[in-house]
Amino acid sequence: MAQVTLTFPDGNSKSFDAGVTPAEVAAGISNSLAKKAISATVNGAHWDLQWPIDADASIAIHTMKDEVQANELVRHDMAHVMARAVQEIWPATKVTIGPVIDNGWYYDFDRAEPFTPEDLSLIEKKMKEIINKRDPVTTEVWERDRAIEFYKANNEPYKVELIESIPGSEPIRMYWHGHWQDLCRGPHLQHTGQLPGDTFKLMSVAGAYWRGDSNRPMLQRIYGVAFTSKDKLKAHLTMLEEAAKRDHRKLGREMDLFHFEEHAPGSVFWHPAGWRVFQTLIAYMRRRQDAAGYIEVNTPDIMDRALWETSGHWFNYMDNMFLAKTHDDRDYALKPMNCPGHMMIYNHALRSYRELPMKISEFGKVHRYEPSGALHGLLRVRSFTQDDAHIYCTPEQLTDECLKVNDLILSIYKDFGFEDVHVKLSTRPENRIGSDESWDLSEGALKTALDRAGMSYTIFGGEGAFYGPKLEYVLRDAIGRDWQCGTLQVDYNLPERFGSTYVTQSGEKQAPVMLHRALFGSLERFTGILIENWEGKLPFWLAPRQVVVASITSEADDYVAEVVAALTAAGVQAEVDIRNEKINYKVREHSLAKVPVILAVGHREVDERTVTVRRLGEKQTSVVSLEQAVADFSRDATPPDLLTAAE
RNA sequence: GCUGCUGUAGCUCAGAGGUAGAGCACUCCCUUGGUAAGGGAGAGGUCGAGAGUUCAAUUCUCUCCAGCAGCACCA
Repeated sequence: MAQVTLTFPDGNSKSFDAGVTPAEVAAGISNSLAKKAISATVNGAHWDLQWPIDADASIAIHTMKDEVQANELVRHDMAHVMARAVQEIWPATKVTIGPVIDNGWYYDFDRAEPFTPEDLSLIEKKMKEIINKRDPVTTEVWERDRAIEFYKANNEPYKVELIESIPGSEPIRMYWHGHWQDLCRGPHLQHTGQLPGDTFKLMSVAGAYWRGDSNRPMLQRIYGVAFTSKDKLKAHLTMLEEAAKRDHRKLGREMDLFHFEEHAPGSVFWHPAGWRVFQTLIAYMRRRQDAAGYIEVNTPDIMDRALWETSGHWFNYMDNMFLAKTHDDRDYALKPMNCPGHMMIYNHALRSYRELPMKISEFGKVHRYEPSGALHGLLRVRSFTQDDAHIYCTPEQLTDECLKVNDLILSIYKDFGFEDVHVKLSTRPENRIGSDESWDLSEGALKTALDRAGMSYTIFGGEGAFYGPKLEYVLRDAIGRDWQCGTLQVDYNLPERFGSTYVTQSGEKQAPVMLHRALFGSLERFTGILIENWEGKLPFWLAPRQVVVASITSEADDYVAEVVAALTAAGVQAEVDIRNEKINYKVREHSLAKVPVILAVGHREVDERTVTVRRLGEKQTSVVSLEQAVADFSRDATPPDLLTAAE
């Protein structure tokens, strides 16, 4: 019989009969390893213990101690065990797919009746029974036709479709968990008893389209999480609770920042405190853009259909537009984007190459009729304010301008504490306009800019806008969640559609290239992200209420007013609290409202002209003079861009 | 938009086929208290909207609206 040489992680190698399985290899090492083994890595591929090895290879046997492999197997086997449990309880249920995802798995089912929350505990119970049975996991490779016939006979049409979509070069692998069978690429554990019975939890049921296609049937998806130990499950559930505490919708209510109404779904009612944050952001961005040579404009919210036909929105973006028909029977639309308005301003004069690059910015409020199910607090709304700008430049200036935008974006994110930024580059889609040459140029400009900036990026082929490729800036927050904010897009198309030109040095008319860019993206969304990132405890300069001056006794009321006046004059958002309440009560209330600083004043402070400073989250207080406090908080209230300028 | 769930006081939530309750918040009174809830009293609701069943609907049924989770879509 032919021999194969297997090399172990320690560098030793050994000869085996060809077709040996990792299970046999493990058994050759020790009985306990044979029992504990869960899978192997063979030549870098995650390998089932039952799969034969036909050629020389490196091999590593895994146990539950190998976190990466253990998690994958536990979650994958859990998916199968859950599907088996569901089919044992409701035999008519059809199975589809059940992949491993972050922290767990899901499995999609086709069943007429909806699963209820009570059903989940029923399924969990059945899963534990199955795990306790310690049923062996077995696998075979089948002929394609045999597998298709098998699933047709078993009335599992989704499996038939899956097999038909598996490339001919790949084996059709069948798995059994006891008597229960599934089509699966594996690998899997040795038997269900290797699953920890108390480290998983079924989380939720939701609809999901078959194959992610909204034209196809909606299935029922059950989500579960699973870990290799009980502690890790617990830690995960705790993390979910922590994330829930950061929910900006909850914090927005508690901090009295904004609210929503039924009659304006997806549109924000900004309260004074929230609007202050919003305006602080705009003021900051306006300074940064002014410094970077942008010119700010304002364009109409409602414009005639003809303009939207020229821009292409009327036919390409209609589903997302709010329309308005007027008494004179004209069709108007609320602007979903600012670009056509900026085209009007660019085109209003004969432009010279001397004016380029021309950077037209606008804090324009755009309206988009988003699908109802997409709305989500401030993060996904139907009307929002963009820190939008369009840069008109010559083809030669393109790369430089991209680079400048990139630099500006990173510098701005840094000021907000976001240093972990990732870039997605979306390239030409199938449905596109413009020549391949222009796409080469615009994609090249973005790539060159990124390379020159030393940025790493991920390419998403075919994901670009129909008129040009785009960069998307994704930032990672304090608890590791990713948020897409800024965008930079190259566009050769709109200038052409609007007949935009500039006069070159040699006196000819030429079409400019146009960049679309937004740095915060949506001000609403960015505000929501900041709230979640800081758990409502915004940095002092962004905090809507920066200082509350609280009296301990009513005899300090006049002094409280004096302190607040001094702070206000120094540019600090300061408030009076001289209510007839104890200082404990006031401290609690303002702490819950995430006010960064509470100044307590009683007899002592009045006599000594001091304040007692208590910062949010600190038990320790300190006493400083009124002058010192005004200086300190005035500096704290200064936005980071102005601080740098002053130093 | 799709699937499922939810909608009762400003907020968080009980409740029941016979037109509603708690805690916090709010108002007033007492209390002037030194760093996360002092005490008392009071006021506050067309029970998301419309239709149907019923002697009677906030409760049951249907439709619509909004919210939540996920999918699809996306800043």
